[in-house]
Amino acid sequence: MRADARRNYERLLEAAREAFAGQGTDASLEEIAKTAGVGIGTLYRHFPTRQALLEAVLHEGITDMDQQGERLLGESPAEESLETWLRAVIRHNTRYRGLAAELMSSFDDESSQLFGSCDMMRATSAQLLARAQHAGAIESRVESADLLRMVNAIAWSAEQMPDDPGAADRMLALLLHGLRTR
Amino acid sequence: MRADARRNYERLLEAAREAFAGQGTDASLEEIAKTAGVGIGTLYRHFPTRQALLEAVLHEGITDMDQQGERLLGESPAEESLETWLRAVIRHNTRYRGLAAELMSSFDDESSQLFGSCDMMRATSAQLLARAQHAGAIESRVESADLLRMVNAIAWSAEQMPDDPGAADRMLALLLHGLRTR
DNA sequence: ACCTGAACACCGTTCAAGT
DNA sequence: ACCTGAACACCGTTCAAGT
Repeated sequence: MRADARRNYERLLEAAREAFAGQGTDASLEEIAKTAGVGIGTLYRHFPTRQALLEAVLHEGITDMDQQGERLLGESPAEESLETWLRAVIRHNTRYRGLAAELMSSFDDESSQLFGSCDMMRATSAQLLARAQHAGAIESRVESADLLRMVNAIAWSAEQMPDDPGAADRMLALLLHGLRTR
Repeated sequence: MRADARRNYERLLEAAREAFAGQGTDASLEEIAKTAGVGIGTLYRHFPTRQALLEAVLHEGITDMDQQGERLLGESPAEESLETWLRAVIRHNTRYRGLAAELMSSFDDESSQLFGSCDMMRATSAQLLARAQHAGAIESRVESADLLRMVNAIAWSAEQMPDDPGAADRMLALLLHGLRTR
């Protein structure tokens, strides 16, 4: 990549990070280009879709999560590993307003640039769940795709309650324990 | 109301119903006006916001739910009443694509024209939950607002899996039973 | 009292022209 | 090879003019 192109790329990433943090994942692309000091066409050249830009912004965080997932697979007890992982998913997916919704619509959409990230979360969740189920700590009938969707749905709900920072934790506890008395 | 105004009102409702069913709750308002055979200004006169139009479209269904809720409060067992109610909430909130999201953002927004509907669901859920908790069937620590949000989140998730009609039921079962073995 | 639709604002996306 | 920004499309919302 040419030196000026690389600099533009980096500037766009930085501007997008700010914009997503401030306005959510549907921040104006034109404003991002303006903040980065480039034309709107340059933004589209580097990032053909909003999701491509979002993916680039999230990339580091996704890599971190992936590594944490690998680590958790080697730790005990299995149930605690799973719970730690699910908390990490919620934390990540609430990073920007609108992110949980974007991820939800990418779960089954192979054409989305976020599909890879979703797939990683899906695979890691499946492994951690299977291990916890094998250890007898978690219901054997639970499907991992349902679990991940519910956890992402919790992230989405929590996103809309910025005044209630404990909400996600309470809802995750609800999911883990269930409504029914035992 | 003048006769022609009333007719326009009815036509707009009908056109909105079709549009929401086809394109989801963010269907084009201009197209709704065009389908109804009125100017866009007339739509705005009758329904100053998209939510006002949506509320009018949903009104009958909300009334039905309210009545069902009242009836369920008189039926036993309390746990089954609660479960039936939650299923009804999911069915209603998945009626149009985008509805669950619209309702979620109206839960704490008193200025939303959907706030009243949300409040009804909240109040009915609280009563049915309290009764089931008193009967000892449901965890006493669960907060009714969290429960309703999770159920709406399930509706939102299911909305994005049109090919999997059993998804909402599985996720509700997950919420009711919890992940952990007992 | 109610309706119409032009006008304005805003944003996403493409592409011809420029370096 | 890369960048720019005008141009086009589309939608929401307001409001002056009309009946």
